[in-house]
Amino acid sequence: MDVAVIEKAANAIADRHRLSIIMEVVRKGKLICGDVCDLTCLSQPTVSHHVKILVDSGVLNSSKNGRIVELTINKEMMKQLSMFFLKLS
Amino acid sequence: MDVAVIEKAANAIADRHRLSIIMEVVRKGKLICGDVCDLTCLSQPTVSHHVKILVDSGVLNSSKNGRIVELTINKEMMKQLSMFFLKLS
DNA sequence: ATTATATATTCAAATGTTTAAATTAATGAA
DNA sequence: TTCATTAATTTAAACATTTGAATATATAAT
Repeated sequence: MDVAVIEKAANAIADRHRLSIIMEVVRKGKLICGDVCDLTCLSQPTVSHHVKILVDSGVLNSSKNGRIVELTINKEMMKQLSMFFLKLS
Repeated sequence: MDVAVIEKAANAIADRHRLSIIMEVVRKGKLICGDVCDLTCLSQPTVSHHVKILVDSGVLNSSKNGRIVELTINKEMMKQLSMFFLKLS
């Protein structure tokens, strides 16, 4: 496990809005970008920026269905994070 | 588990220098602030700043022995983080 | 083709973080 | 008490992030 991966994931998680996106994705199973605007009360460009950070870091997966981008949790990344912190405990 | 705690811990971890402090603390069992200057090649005030973030977030424990501040990992926090990400996976 | 919808990009302002020089505070040793 | 050592604080500069208005791109529907 590369610490650079952990650093990037931690950075993605270390934001109030991004963390609520993550929690809602997990709660609902999936989420589309449009719903994130309502969820966070942020503008569409700002949401797009935060979603990019979450996807680029590997925390969320995205798949495009026509115009719609669907977000899901990257379970493998969550497992890696869980294991990383378990080893530190 | 409060997400604000996770957010603050993630923020503390989301930095190259702070992450190497964490890894070294775990590797050695404990570390004093002075050693962190050598480890990170950062100035003493900068190290003090980073250590403060790590301790305030609950990622590291600190205890003062005379002039010397000893840093150890907060195992309870590591367990909480591990559990949090396990639940998201 | 035209229009509507969903997301991405560019840009600039506001805000926040990182950094070290200078200084201060606290403790220990001579 | 005086001097040396370890860490914390203050301050300002450099740098990075967050934000939304404006715009562009991509796809769907009519």
